[in-house]
Amino acid sequence: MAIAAFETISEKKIFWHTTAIILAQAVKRLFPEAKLGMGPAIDSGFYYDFDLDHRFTEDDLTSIETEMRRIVREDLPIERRTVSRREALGWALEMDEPYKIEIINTLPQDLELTIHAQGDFSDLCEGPLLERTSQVRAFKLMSTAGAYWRGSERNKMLQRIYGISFPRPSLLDEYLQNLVEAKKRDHRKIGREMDLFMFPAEGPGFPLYLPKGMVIRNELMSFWKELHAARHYNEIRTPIILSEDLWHTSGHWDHYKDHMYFTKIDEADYAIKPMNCPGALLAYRRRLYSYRDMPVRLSELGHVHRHEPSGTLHGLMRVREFTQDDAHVFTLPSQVKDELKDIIALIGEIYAVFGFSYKVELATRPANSMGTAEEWTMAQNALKAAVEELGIDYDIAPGGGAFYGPKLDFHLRDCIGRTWQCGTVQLDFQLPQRFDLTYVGADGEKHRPVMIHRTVFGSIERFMGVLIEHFEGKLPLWLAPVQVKVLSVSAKYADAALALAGEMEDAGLRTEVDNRDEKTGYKVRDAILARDSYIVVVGEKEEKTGVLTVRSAKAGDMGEIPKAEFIAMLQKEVADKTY
RNA sequence: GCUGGCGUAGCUCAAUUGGCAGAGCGCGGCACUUGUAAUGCCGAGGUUUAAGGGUUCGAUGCCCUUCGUCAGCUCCA
Repeated sequence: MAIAAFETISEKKIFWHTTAIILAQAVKRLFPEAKLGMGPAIDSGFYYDFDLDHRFTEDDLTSIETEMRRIVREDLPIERRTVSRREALGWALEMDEPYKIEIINTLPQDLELTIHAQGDFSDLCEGPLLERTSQVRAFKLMSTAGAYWRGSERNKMLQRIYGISFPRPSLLDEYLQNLVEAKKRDHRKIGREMDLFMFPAEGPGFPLYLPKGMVIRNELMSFWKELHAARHYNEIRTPIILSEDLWHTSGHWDHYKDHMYFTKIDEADYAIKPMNCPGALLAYRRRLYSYRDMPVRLSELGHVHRHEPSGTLHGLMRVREFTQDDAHVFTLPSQVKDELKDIIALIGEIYAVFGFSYKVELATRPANSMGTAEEWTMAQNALKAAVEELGIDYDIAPGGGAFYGPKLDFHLRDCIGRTWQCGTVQLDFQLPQRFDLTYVGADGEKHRPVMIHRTVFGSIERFMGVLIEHFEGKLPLWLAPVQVKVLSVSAKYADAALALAGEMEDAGLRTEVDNRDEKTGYKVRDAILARDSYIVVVGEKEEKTGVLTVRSAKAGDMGEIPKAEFIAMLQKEVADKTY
């Protein structure tokens, strides 16, 4: 969520960090035995981690807030003191703060440290902070959650308290109001209201698409197929179940088996594919390609299953079964950069169709990976060069790569500011080796191709989730399950409504009729809640004049529009993919 | 998977400290014949509260286990 209350990012960080320290002070006053973890400012707000046997309750949050209010009223000056490492250690020992000692011990030897003190409390933190506690005028503790010390599941889980703060109470109110609004856009709720999909208790993480959800899904897929065919991708479809041996060859067994499902056929071991690449490799390897054939672009709307940990499932955004809009491109080493640039441009172009802004991240070599350092450096440099030549900004995610190669991830933002990795471009020198892929070069010798894995939507599921939240269910017309809802004013006009709907359907528009024995206002309300794109009412007036009375989901009442004009307008809106 | 919260009708929610399980929406029927965000009346719907076990004269409520779900962590398209 955009937070406009602060002039600059650093101002915001200073403010929130200061509030986190006040939170720590309040907790220490109420629970002196609590040990302090870390308490940074984050994208929206701040948190502080505590190690404490007592579990924080809702009531505790309220009393902590009260104590924080007291600290703010006390108007304590916040004093900054630069100390040596030895002094800092002395401070931490005296305070009996084991986590602070650990932090100090991991910092460089010669680094100067800072301790901030306010009244009865002091904390080791770099700062900068505000000058007085009274500057934090409005704050709220939002929630508690467990969080591993230093983010590692091998470490102890601490209790984290999240909060938000502002210089003025009105800004806090506005923020809380925005949160309520954001919640209304939750795709899980809208999906139910629009009758798009469901998550049966019988299959956690396995979405069940309903007829209207299928419309969106199918539209996305045909759009994608059309675009890729035009760019000389050739579609394939690889089996869902393949021999376990294949996954040993590919390296997935060693690096990914905890996330895979397995099965047996007769006495032999098989795996349900979590990725499409091995299938694509089999397709490539079926024949000998010439350098003249390259690049070979094999695309696949690949249905994969992954055993994701139960706690990570989240509507359509994180599921255990999904369809990746995948493609594997086999190129000559000399073609890699241009192919990467084409792919990156294609991703940007497709996102633009929906009006999405996105952020790019270069994910580098992870700890548990295949291949040599040289190969990784080469691959990372190729990705870097491609984005840079296109003039696209990117961040670096150290160690975030796939086990077989580095990648560029494209993140889309959801309604409450969470970002979701959708598109990805991954460079892979490993699988071609493992599968001994070759092409015949101009010299008549066999050479090793380079493999690029890439998706644009990421998965149809996640992309749909982001779309639904972004548009609050009022999808661009070309994607909308119900493009025209025809309402009859009374039973007398039921036939006229059916006839009109027939005309709309003949014009290629997805149309529904509501001839229920209800008041017009009721049916209009129903259509609005269903987010039907256009509502057309049929009654005496329309029957006489042939003019339609139209209401749009996005623009509201549109008044009267001649029928032919209306149809042409919608056809254009669909064709243009207007958003 | 981990930590914590939650689980009552298809949906959204009620049910004083443990004491006979309710409402609105939706659904079915009837009447009304409807003009841009909810017409009225009647009715069905819970095998008794996610499932299983325990404490108790008595459990939706307390305890345990499992499952699901939500938030966060870790992970990830």
